[in-house]
Amino acid sequence: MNNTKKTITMIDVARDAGVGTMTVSRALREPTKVSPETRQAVMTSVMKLGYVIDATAAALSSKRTRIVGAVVSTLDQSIFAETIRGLTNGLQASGQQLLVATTDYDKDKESELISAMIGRKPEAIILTSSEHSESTISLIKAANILTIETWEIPKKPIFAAVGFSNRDAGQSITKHLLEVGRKKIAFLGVDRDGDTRGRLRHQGYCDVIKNKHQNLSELQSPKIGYLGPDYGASGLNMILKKWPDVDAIVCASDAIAFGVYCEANRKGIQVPTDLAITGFGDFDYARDSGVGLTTVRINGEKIGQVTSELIAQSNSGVDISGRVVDLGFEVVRRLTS
Amino acid sequence: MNNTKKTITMIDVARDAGVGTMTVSRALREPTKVSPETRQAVMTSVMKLGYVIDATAAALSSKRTRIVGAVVSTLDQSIFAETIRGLTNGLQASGQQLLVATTDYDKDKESELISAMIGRKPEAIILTSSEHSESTISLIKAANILTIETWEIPKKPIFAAVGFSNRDAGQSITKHLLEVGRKKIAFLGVDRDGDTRGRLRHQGYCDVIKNKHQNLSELQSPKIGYLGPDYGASGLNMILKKWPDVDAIVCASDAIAFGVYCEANRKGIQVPTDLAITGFGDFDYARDSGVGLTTVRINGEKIGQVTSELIAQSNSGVDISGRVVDLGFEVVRRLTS
DNA sequence: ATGTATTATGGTATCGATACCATCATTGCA
DNA sequence: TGCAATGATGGTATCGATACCATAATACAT
Repeated sequence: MNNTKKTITMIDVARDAGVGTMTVSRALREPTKVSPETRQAVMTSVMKLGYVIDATAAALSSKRTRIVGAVVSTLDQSIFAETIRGLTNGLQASGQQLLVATTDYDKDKESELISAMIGRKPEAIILTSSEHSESTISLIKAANILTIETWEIPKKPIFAAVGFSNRDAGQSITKHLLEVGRKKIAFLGVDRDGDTRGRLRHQGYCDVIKNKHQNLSELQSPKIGYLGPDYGASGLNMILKKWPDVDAIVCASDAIAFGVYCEANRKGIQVPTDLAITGFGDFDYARDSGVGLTTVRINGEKIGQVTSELIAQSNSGVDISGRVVDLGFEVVRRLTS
Repeated sequence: MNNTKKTITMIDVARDAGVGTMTVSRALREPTKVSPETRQAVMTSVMKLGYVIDATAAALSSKRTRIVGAVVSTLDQSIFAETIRGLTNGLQASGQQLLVATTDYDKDKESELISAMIGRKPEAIILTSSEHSESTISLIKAANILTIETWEIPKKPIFAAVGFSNRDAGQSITKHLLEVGRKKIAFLGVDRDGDTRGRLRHQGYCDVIKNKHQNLSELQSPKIGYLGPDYGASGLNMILKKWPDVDAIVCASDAIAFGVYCEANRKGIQVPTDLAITGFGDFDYARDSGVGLTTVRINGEKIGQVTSELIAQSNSGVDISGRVVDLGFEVVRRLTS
């Protein structure tokens, strides 16, 4: 778009309304600070000229960008999307806008993106990937930008964190299976670079199984690629080959669990009589497909919402350094356990 | 974060490196324009001081914000997420950043958000909702910002569009069912405010069914709320009550189709022998759950990718007004038809 | 040796809104 | 009536980088 038209600035509005630029600025931002008549005059000129305030100039001048940056690993079939929703609802209410960057689980890309983001001087940065490179952290600290880590609560948050413990969740779901009488529990999941969450869930599983002096039953997953239902299906077969007497499988995600369930159906294995299956995430097909998957539910939207509240607090002067909000999770027992 | 520390500007770097600010600016943006030695000196100072360029100031000065705005209805369980991925990959390569806003299918919210977005002076605005209010369109036109409409290609694009025709897609999938010998085909879908896509798919279905002088079999859906598998389940029952001899159902989404499939299973209806089912979107559970849902596949990532290419072209001076890229769709026949 | 092209570099006005301070008109109250 | 407090408004420096123009230094041709 070649912008041939002269851009309309606040000066044009001021001239048209017969007032000074500051009055226009105030009329738009703090209407109570100007008299009703001038306000009216200004608004009329604004409409007439089709004036839209230039956020870039406003940001430079006021040192408030009203931008919040979010760095996520991916948005695809991802629960982060819910968090983004929770966030934007909160942010839009306070006139902030959301800048999104996706890393695709690439750490180098992450630091590049964060560096570029810092250049925008956002009022906060939201991270959903759970481990960060040294350079990323030092960049953030040097810029002194409020950073909130979400989903997994790290051992040592940079500034603040909102989420839950994947390890605890892994423990809880495994305990649940023990409580309902399962003896030989396998774990089917994720252990690839960049995805710490799957690893932590697995860790939680190990915590519990070790305590009970049981055999550790584990399956590593390929290093790359999306792990969906197809992985669950082949995973079940691998597990059955190694431990034919397995009676429960803790899956690192609902998608995997769903694949296990379908494959079990095909093989005529009774669920949950012969085999219990648990997922992670509580997605659509866990919730209302009729499968009735037992799973761990995390309130992703709430994470976003609480995060936006923290940002609002910080903006109004409250020091939220070191604040950690653990929203927990919920083991939802349905028909597969 | 109370920014007590003095911010480091280009002037500081210039002083430290013993050069002028313009040289610093050039060293960072067009390295070939400065001598290797000065470039080295500048980079050393940049590192030493931890300088990060201020994108806000750069934008104001150069009149290039390097921001692209995307307005989507929702990111939840949505294929737009794929488009966002395609987009960001392209944009990040050219140093652009993505500002995301979600409307939740609310038209008033949409024009508010677009208005706020225009204030940021993005180099392009990407729209995924298919119908826009008058005020939205006039805002955009007044600001003369390149706007690309995606997914559904509108009758009259504002500037440019990338996507496909939902109506054509509805026709194609219905024709497919006729071709495989189905006689009594119902449509189960969406007709609520803001979601034009479902309506258009239904329209395509009607086009075909009318032509064949068949009964029009249709089911309206509730005006609000997410239509998932549970809706599909109850929808199947409603259809069976009205048309017991139905032998195929065109669903407006994979989620609905999946619900229909599961319910049919529960009722002992043979798929596809007694009943054919088709979906829309080609999601996870259509693709690799083992259900093998016949569906319409749209390459969402490609939409994003092509869109980012159009933006790149426009940035390099090419006038892309009126450009419409129809990426089509694909009817994928699997096991449910 | 002189003039022209080319490269490297710096000075300064500028982008558009806001913070800060100054001014002027009112109002309230001793 | 006089003087402080309050409210409304405007002038101007400023935010930090870049565009534009100017200059200096070097290379190259005649």
